[in-house]
Amino acid sequence: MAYGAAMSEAAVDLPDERDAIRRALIEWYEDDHREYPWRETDDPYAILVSEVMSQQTQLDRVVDAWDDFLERWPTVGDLAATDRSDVVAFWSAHSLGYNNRAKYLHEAATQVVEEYDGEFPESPDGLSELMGVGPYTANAVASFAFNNGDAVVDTNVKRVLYRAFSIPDEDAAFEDVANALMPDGESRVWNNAIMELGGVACEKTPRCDEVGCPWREWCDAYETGDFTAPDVPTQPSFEGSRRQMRGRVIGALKEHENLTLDELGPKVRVDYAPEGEYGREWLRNLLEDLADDGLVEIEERSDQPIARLR
DNA sequence: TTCCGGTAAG
DNA sequence: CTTACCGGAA
Repeated sequence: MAYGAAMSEAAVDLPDERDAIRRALIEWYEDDHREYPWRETDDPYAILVSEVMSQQTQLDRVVDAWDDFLERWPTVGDLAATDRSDVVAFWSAHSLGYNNRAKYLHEAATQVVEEYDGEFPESPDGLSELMGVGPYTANAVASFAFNNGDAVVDTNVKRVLYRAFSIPDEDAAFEDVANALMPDGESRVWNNAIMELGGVACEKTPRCDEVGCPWREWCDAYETGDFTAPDVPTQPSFEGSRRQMRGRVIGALKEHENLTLDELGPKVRVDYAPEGEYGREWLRNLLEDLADDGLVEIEERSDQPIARLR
């Protein structure tokens, strides 16, 4: 065990303790946990949709969007057959942010249909081939759809392991320990349980006693009172950001379909002025980036370019 | 104003 | 390796 020295010895070095730790978490999860509709299905397509939405949005806000999405595109074939711009427009209308992810999801659906004969791969490695599916999502879908994943390592899991077993803040260490802890062949319940623990008990502000954390007797942080969490990179404010302006462009084009620069500009910035600092040149630049991302298309006209969703 | 976060791309 | 990407809630 490469990180044994840094870990409380109870966690992995002593098999009896490790089994008790495993049982305690699974019992705690099965006794009571939040209900989400995607926890009621093993359809990999439905689960992928929920995971992509959950990457960016608090779970409670995902439920309605997930229901609507699956009602509109019930199968991976339905999604692959639709226009990408419809998916981006849906994403924007449901305030899901990160329009790129709508594009990735549509692309992934196309891959499943064209390259996998409509059947999802069942292994993490296979799932990783799909656009927008990284290590976390691959293991999540493999686990929840097929009970066939490795341990998921998201920021919740990192925070739990860092606190409970003093795991160093290094990706390889988290991955090793997470996998050592997970019982063989139980990725579905285990990954649900450990993320639930991070989500409702081991939050930034911990609630160990309130929710009856099952790991209190083994937890380093509970013993020492030091609930420091791994650093998460802080990000620049959203207000006035380029991301906000991109979102406004998508929103305006969803509503109007075709717009010239000067029609679009005022819908993006109230201070838009064709020749100003935030004018045609600035907007053109923003649109070029969106076009490079495949979200928008620009049609050159003799007078002014026209933009539309792609 | 800060928090929240997995993936792709440079 | 770093950076861009979204919007709603606390």
